[in-house]
Amino acid sequence: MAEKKCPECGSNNLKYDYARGELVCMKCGLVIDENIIDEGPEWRAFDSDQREKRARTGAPIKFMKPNKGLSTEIDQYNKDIRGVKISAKTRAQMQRLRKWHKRASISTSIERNLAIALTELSRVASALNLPSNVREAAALMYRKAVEKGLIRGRLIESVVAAVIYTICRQYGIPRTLDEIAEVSGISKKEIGRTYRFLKVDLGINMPLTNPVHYIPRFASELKLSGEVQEKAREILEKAIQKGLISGRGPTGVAAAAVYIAGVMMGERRTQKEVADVAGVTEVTIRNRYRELKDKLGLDVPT
DNA sequence: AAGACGAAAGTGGTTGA
DNA sequence: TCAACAACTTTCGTCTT
Repeated sequence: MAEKKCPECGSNNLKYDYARGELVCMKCGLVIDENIIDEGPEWRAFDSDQREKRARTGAPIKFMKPNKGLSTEIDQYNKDIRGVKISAKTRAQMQRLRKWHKRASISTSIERNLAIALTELSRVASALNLPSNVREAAALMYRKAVEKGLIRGRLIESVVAAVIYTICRQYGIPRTLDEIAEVSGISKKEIGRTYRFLKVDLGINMPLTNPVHYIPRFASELKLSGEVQEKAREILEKAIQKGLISGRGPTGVAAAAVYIAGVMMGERRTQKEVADVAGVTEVTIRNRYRELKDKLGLDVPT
């Protein structure tokens, strides 16, 4: 949590006050987060058996029901407890009370939602090794979505997944839908749906995924040299200019480019290896490979 | 024996009526 | 809402190294 910054003064000198349950900025005194929970264990476990016995919590519980059905409401009937009508003056007062009570509940429900969502967000972000600036951006986008009331009727987890997907694309740190689906436990389909929904309602205009962004990841997973990456990028640039990638899955194109570059630079990897790290099949690589080779007139050593 | 290649059939998602 | 469609996958047989 050390990477968090104070939204007011930008200082990152934040301190948890566990006695009060608050996260406080030590510079300007702003309470950034309240009702936090000390998640750390106050015991040590020396083996997995002890860990299981001492842990108070099991698998993560989903508090999906906002306020767990325990919210208080002030009723509409302007009668006192004996059923006698109350005076006009009191009635007006009750009206105001009702109004503010409702507003207060809504605002706490947003906060509760955010608290859960941010935990999930940080969990997924860690699993995907996302840098903290990306997490911040994702948190901000989620906050906007909540404030616009876009979460209603949707699982928090699926919105979190969609937000992360969106932010990753904006930052050019491509994580495939598959990877996000894997760690978030939300289906690809659902993430896609939620993503589209977010896109429309938050007015995000998304540049279409550039396959070039996938090259470094694929290349490093295949332990290919920098020259191969350079070559692959070069091939892709040409392919983009010739419009060979529109309508094609970006991962497939990137994978084929990496494969070709590898062969051309004498660092051959099998189609299967490339296919595995790219999350496509050999056949797709072959198809893209053929297209690229034919249309670009590359001479690939056999 | 393993990899590369390509044909054919199947799958899930998008689009347009 | 349904059918047509494109992209991709699965499966399988053949060829090459």
